[in-house]
Amino acid sequence: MTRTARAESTQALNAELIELLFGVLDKLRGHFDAAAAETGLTGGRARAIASLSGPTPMRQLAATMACDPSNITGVVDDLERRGLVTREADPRDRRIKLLVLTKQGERTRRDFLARLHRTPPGISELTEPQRRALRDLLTLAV
Amino acid sequence: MTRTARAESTQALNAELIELLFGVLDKLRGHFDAAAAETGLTGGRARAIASLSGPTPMRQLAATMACDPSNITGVVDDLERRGLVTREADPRDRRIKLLVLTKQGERTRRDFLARLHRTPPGISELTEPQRRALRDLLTLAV
DNA sequence: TATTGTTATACTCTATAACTATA
DNA sequence: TATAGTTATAGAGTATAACAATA
Repeated sequence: MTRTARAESTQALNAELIELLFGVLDKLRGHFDAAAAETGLTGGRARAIASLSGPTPMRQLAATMACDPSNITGVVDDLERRGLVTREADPRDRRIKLLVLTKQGERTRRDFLARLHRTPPGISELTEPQRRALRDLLTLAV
Repeated sequence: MTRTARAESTQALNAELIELLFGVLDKLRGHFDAAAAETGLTGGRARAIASLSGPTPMRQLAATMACDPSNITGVVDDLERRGLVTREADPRDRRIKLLVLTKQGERTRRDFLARLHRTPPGISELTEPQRRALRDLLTLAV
């Protein structure tokens, strides 16, 4: 195989993988949004709730969600209005507001995650050994 | 292993896979948008250009992009203004407008796809046999 | 009547810049 | 001065509904 031919087939394989990954992304995204909707949340709110595993500064939530901190205010306003989270002062630095899930917020989070992890499309079509093989490959990739 | 324990570990594996897939997809999305920006396009415009492999009714482009047809008008307006596509009448059904890439549009498309397929993050970290294994697993999943 | 594309409109997610209160 | 959070605003992507031209 010439160097050019190998480069071509490598790019063809890359192209195929990118297509496949975007295909999986579309299905997974639909599943995520459906699980959110069933829990009474938009995708973004669900993402925020899922990220709150303990008291979390707003700045840190922005970092976890990979978005600008200015976007977090509105999300938290909404979640607070619905009684799912509270803003609490950090005793050691009063600039910081710690986000804490309420009891109802905890329930909503568990409910959402249970729906998310049950029968995800794409993944559910694989046997358990195949899932482990996929996990191992993706771990190398990330 | 009890039924409950197996269900738990299956869900844990699902959760891990979902995390990994969203991680890979975030990187891939960044790579896609970067390739688009280097070609002078937004992600959405690049997606449209990439979908035009031949004369395409606007309705069909909407279907390929999995969005409402009303969104296509603005995208095509922009691409036409930049001299990358033209709207041509379908001689067999004058309701239909066929989207056709100009010479410059063809160049832009090739340029974008070349950038997209070169060193995609996540995929590039895998050996060729690993890429083939990943492709086979994803083919089963989609 | 049904379909293609267009327009008007609205909602979500995202970012930048200027502001406040704390440090 | 620098940092955490807020506000105002703007640019993308997405959807629905009503419309004109054509089938």
